[in-house]
Parts: sequence; C-alpha cells; structure tokens
Amino acid sequence: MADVARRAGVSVATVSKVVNGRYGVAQATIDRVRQVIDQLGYEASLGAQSLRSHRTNVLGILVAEFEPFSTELLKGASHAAEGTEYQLLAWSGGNRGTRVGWERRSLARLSGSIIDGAVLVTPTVVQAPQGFHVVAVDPHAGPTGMPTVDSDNFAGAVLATQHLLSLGHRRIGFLGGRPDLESARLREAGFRHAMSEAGVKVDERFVRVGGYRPETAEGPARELLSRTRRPTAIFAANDLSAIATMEVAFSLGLTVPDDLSIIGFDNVPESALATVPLTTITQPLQRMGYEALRLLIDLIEGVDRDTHVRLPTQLVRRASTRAI
Amino acid sequence: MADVARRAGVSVATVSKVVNGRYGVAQATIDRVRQVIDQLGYEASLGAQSLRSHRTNVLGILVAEFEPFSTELLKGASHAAEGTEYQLLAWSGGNRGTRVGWERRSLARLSGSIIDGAVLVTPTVVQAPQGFHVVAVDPHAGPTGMPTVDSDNFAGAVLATQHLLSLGHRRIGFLGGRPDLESARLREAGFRHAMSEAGVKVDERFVRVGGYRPETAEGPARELLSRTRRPTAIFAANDLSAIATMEVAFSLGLTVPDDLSIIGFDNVPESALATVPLTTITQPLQRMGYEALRLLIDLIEGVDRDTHVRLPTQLVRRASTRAI
DNA sequence: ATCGGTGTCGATAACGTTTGCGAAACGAGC
DNA sequence: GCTCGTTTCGCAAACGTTATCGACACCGAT
Repeated sequence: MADVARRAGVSVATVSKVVNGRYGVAQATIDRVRQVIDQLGYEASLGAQSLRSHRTNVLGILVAEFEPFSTELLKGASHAAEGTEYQLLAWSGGNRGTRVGWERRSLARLSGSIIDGAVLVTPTVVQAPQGFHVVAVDPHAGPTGMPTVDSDNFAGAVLATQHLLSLGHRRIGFLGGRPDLESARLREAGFRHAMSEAGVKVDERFVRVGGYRPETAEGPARELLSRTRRPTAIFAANDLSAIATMEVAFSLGLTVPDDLSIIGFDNVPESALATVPLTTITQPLQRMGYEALRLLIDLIEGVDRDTHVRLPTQLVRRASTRAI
Repeated sequence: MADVARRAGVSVATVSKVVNGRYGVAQATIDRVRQVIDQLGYEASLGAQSLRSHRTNVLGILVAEFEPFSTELLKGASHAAEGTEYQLLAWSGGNRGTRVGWERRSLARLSGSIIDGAVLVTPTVVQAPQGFHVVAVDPHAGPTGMPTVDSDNFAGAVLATQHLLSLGHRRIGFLGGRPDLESARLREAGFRHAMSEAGVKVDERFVRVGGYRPETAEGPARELLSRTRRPTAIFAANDLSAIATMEVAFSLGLTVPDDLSIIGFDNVPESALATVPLTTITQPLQRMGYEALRLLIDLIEGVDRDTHVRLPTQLVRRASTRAI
C-alpha cells in the first residue's frame, strides 16, 4: 500500500479510502490510484485488515470431513458467495481421530482473526464466541436458539415409510444413523410415527442403529438380512447406509428390489448411479448450503429475518423399491 | 494475550515466548502461563501473527470447483495435514463464470497474509508470488519448474487402450478432455501411441473433444454413437465423461458392454457405482492430495527433495468392457 | 477584506503479535 | 565483597491496515 501511495503521489490514507470507497477523495485521485493498483497488482493484506478493522469479508465453512454430503453443501455455499463481496473458506476438522472439542479450538483460531462468520456442518454444535456469527446445518442439538438450516427430516422419514407401506410392505426394517445427531433421531421418529399411524406394529428386532457411514452400516444390515424371517423392505437413514445395505443384500444372494426393497435418505449424487438406482428422500443439499450462507450474510449485515430455515424433502422413486 | 499476561503476572513478550516455545523462560513461568491460557481458552490472532512474522502455519488448497475429483484430493491433503502443526484451508475459485485470472487474484489475497503456501488444483497454473510456495496438481503447463504432483497420464492411457485392443476391439473411439489441460493432452497422446504401436490406424472421425464434464461430454458422445458405423468401444478421458457416454448409449437403446465397451479414467467413487460398473484407470487421487501437501510442507521447511512426484496408474476391470 | 462552508488530503494512533536487546537477578568463583 | 557469566524477563519497535481529526485551499456571500 505504501508503494501504491508513493507511485500515485498520495498518502496511504488516501489509498485506503479509494480501496474502501470512502467519501472524500477527488475523482481524479481515485482514477490515478486505481490505475496504480491495477498496474502493481496490489491486494490488501487480510491480516492487517482484520487486525485493524475486525472485518475481512471472509466467511468460513467448517465440515467434519470432506465427503459427498458436505461436498454438495460446499458447492451450494460457494455458489451463494459468488457475486457477493464475501469470500468463502472451507476447512475440515481432520478426522474423528482428533480429540473432542476440536470444533471449538479450530473455530477460535480463525474466528478471532480472519473470518467474519462461519457455517458449521459438524456433528456437535459449538458455542460461538462473542460477536461472531454462526449458522449450523443439520445440527446435533435441539432448538438452542442458534440459527440453523436443515431439512424436514421428520416429514421425509414419514414420506419414505408411507412409500413402503403403500407398496404393501409390512415387515419393514429401519437402519438408523448416528444416534447423537438430531437428524437421525427425527428420521427414526418419523418412521415410527408413520408406522403407528398406519396401524402397523414396529418389530423391534427389525430396528438397528447404524452410523451414517458405510462401515458402520454393514454390520447391522447383515444382522437384519441374515435372520430367517427377514424384512421385505428396509428404510436406511441415509443413502450411504442404503447403498451399503444393497451390497450386503447382493452378497447374500438377494436381488433388489425383487427380494428386498430399499429406500434411503439424502439423495447424494451416488445414489442415482447405484447398481440398482436408489429410491430415496431428497434433501436439497446444495440449496441448504446456499441458504446457510445467505443466512449467515444476513446475520452479519444485521438483516432482520427468520433465523431458522427448514427446507422440504421429497420422494424420488427409482428402481430399488417395488410392490410386494 | 494481554489478558493472559496480566493474569499470569508476566509481560506479553513472555507469553509470546511461551506460546512459541522460545528459549529463555523459566519452567515455573511456562507452567503458570500455560495454565492461564487453557483457562481462558486463548488462541493467538492469526492476523496479527501473519502481520508481524509472516508465518502462520496455515496452508491453502485452491480447487476450481467442489466436485468428486477435488473432494478426493481434499481428503488426501487434509489427511496429510493431520498430526502436523499445519492447518489446511480450502477454497474454490467460484464457478468458471468469473473472469480469467481469478486464480491469481484469489491467491494474492490470501498468500500475502494468511497462508504460508498453497496447493493448486486449477486448470491454469499461476505464477507464485515471491517467497511463496506453491505445488500444482495435474497442472496445465508443461514442465515450468514449478513443483508438481500428477499421475502418469500417458502410461494410463496406454493401459486403457491396450485393454480395449486386447479384447479384440479395433474401431475404438476417443472422447477427449479439456484441451487446455496437460492431462488431457497426455491421455490422447497415450491413446494414439498405443494404437500405432499395435498397428491400428486411428479413425479421426472417432476422435472427439469433450471437456471432462458431463455436459460437455454428452454432445460429442452422441455424435460418436449416432453414426451408422459406430465404434465398438470408447475410451473416455475421464470417468464423468465415460458415465455420460454410458447414459447416451442407453438413451440410444444400446446396452453396455454388449453393444459398446466403455473405459474411463480417474476412478472416482461414482464409477464403481455406475449402472454398469465402469472399467477405468485408477489414479490414486487421495494419495496425490496427500503427496502434494507433503511436498508443500517440505518446500516450506526447506527440505531438499525431488519436486516432481509422478504416481502410477492402474487398470481396474469392472463390467463396462468385454471381448468383441 | 473577512468569514464560513465545502471539498480534498495527510498525519497519526491503534489493532495484537514477535523479536532484538538491554536490564535485573542470581549464583559461583576468587 | 567483587566480578563475571548465566538465566530470566520486559521495553519498545515494527508489521500493514483503517479511522479520526485537523490542515489547507478554494469559493461565494457578506
């Protein structure tokens, strides 16, 4: 900035004013400074900016891990940042190997300095530092007052279950998600609600807890399918689990959907490409990322708006379910 | 830091020394300061650190877009950062809608201040600012001296072509990638090399340029498959294009692999899940991300080592190719 | 001629760190 | 008791910005 000032024959204060579009500098000076800036390829130092003004126009998005689910959110969020004056920075908490509390530490390091706010896509929600804005996506906790974006997990689960019921299935298995996640809780609740509303009793031996990951789903899926009197349909709490279930079914010599109907949840891109394209409940993941970042920006800019966004879910029929 | 200093009864200078493990502070003082730090949850301000010492221990990885390919790289890179003192920040250049040169600007903004070095996963490679370390993955340019990590695209393409040839195919189509990418160039070169070495003449009408993306692959694929005398096999320059080609084939009433063999390149996770699981050339994407970050760290720390890493490719046979 | 208003600019303090250097304290050796 | 080396610590400057405030020039009106 000192260089720019010297070459343009003005003071650094004036350069700063030009860069930030402040009032009180002559048009001729503005043009001159702008030209020198372009010529030198000058970019303001984020560090110094943050240090002085506590404002950087950089936002963060923290994901637990880079995988399809969060990638879709990232895509949506980065799309929302486009065209605005904000830049988006993503980082992951490293693997779950690291000790608990990493979200807080990881956030503290950046929040104090470099970023003006953050979207959290992490299993456990974390207290935001003072004067720092946070939006949680699909958060762990119940209503804490923290701004959130999620999809209607309960209604989606009802949708999925009703779909299986309408196809004539009665012996329906449920493969749950991470028990500490609100979304997993709601999906199971939706399943039970739809069952009881249809007057079908839930066979508790058909309910297993997974963990949203292929590795944690395979075991429970195998249990479910190995019993002599096995379910005719399985509702898996997310697509990755559903696909894992499908593979277990294949390995047991079952065909899908003839021997077993499977329905998932999430509609990640992979599910459409599965060996048997997966019937599932779609969450508008990209849109959730988009909305989360919009909400964050509005929060920072002091816009008065609803701080809870719930997006609708929808059934997408593909080939993995059929009438009994 | 001032708070910490006050509560510990020392000066800020001493706190700084404790945090950075500098020599010259008594063990008793260290313990006292550490305790206060934990108690207050103090984290140093990145901005101030960067401003003063030009060193933050934060590394960046810039991807053109968040999609499966870069997600795998991100996963590998973040894995490499784990356990080190470095933290990894990812960001994308927004969509290709933005004007050219965004890599340079985007990089300049962060490189000057917040990050010590960066891994670039972008189509066009960009000149690194002075004293700033950069590693390019699968870069555009030829050998520019810039440190790079890539896979052996040429050998991989030869592998793919030989596979098709060994299955008896002679009328082989080639669906290229983005012409401005080195990897795309090398894959076509490998294809041609393997063909000529086998004494098979390349039918230029069977060679089409795509663009690595499903949208840009569909048109050329349709051209290739709509001719009356169509190829019996297609080598697509990446998996996304191969999958798109597969879908075009289906829409034309062709079955894979009976009517048409298809082989891809990359082995993204989706390819194993394709309607007909895709035979492809695997690049160790996660490992490439891992190696790129390791290389970057070594560069920063002044380790004397080879600055070009080339990883092997391998044929993975799945169901989308068969003997003629 | 004086005055007030307006438009334009620069000097300067502050943000939270790191680091070189000097000061103080302490113990050992004579 | 004095010197000298060693250990431990704090002072203060610097990093690149931004914001406040005062200086100055110019103009029109009195």
